[in-house]
Amino acid sequence: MLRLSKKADYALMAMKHLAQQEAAVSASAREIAERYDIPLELMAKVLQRLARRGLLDSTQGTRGGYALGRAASTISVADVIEAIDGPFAVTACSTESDGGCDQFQKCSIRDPLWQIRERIVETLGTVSMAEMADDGVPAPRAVVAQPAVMRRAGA
Amino acid sequence: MLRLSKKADYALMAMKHLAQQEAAVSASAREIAERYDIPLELMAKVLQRLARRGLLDSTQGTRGGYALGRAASTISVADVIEAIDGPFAVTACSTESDGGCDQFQKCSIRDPLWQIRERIVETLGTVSMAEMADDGVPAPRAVVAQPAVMRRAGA
DNA sequence: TAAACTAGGACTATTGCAGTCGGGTATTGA
DNA sequence: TCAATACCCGACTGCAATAGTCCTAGTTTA
Repeated sequence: MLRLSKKADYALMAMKHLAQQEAAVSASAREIAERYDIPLELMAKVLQRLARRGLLDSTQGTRGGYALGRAASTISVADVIEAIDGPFAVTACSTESDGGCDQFQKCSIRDPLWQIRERIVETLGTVSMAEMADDGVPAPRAVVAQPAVMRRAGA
Repeated sequence: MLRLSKKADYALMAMKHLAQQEAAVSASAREIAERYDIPLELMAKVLQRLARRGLLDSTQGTRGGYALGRAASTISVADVIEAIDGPFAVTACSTESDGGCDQFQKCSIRDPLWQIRERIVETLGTVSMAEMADDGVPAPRAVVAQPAVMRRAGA
């Protein structure tokens, strides 16, 4: 549970790979896909999305490829995951001031969960690709969140 | 993404409901299901699983029902979610020393993600049902207000 | 101009989840 | 003792989200 999609996994692998390259050296989708045994077409799609979000720079044509769009230390795990899977949502109906949820009126756990979500996002936001590349999510926590007061749109 | 299953949602609602009752007062599956507009059969299934894990005590027969198996302050959100959805796993292949993952050999992000997982579990482990019942996930303890520097401006 | 790239939409296959059904056991009370 | 109301639990179905494929087009370099 609470599982990341495979696309997000692939995205993190690729980002880490690129973060470990010398400065702005680029790698092609094929290169990365083969390196990690990821279906080429899928890898390509994932990289394209990352590029669209500005996390990667792409160059077309022969000898083209992808490189980090900005310093690895300024890209968080949360950035990567959100680029691929969209905004975090712990529950189905915590995203918008929903209507899609049958229990919206009677739901008693929306707000508490929203706050928990904030903490998780915060956690993921504090780990940068530079740290991933160093192999080791740095250390301890004590990091946990500031309440980030809720900003749910709802009623 | 990172979404809880609906069963887990229902479980949390039910647990919160029971945590708000007087001491060991019990409620039937039907009662809770109707209160929150949850399909009875599903609610029953969820409650049964919670009971099997010891989070709830069940009494059979007419006037039977469910009550918390132990003090609300000793049951964490993590306990409830794990009882329903099984152990947390951020990635498919982080659970066991897998074999099911094609990329197992070449995967470069398993360990970092594992550490992130630990942090999330820790977060979920620090929120008790008692706190949920009070409506409000408390403020995180030990707020070491760390600047969340690397978060992207966009999003 | 061919080869090696990225870009991206459309499609299919698969899996996991939500929800249902049916048969069983325990307890109570009339 | 019988019926009503609970819990118990495995098996099943339908659907939606995800994983993965295919195809076409545009770009750059040798």
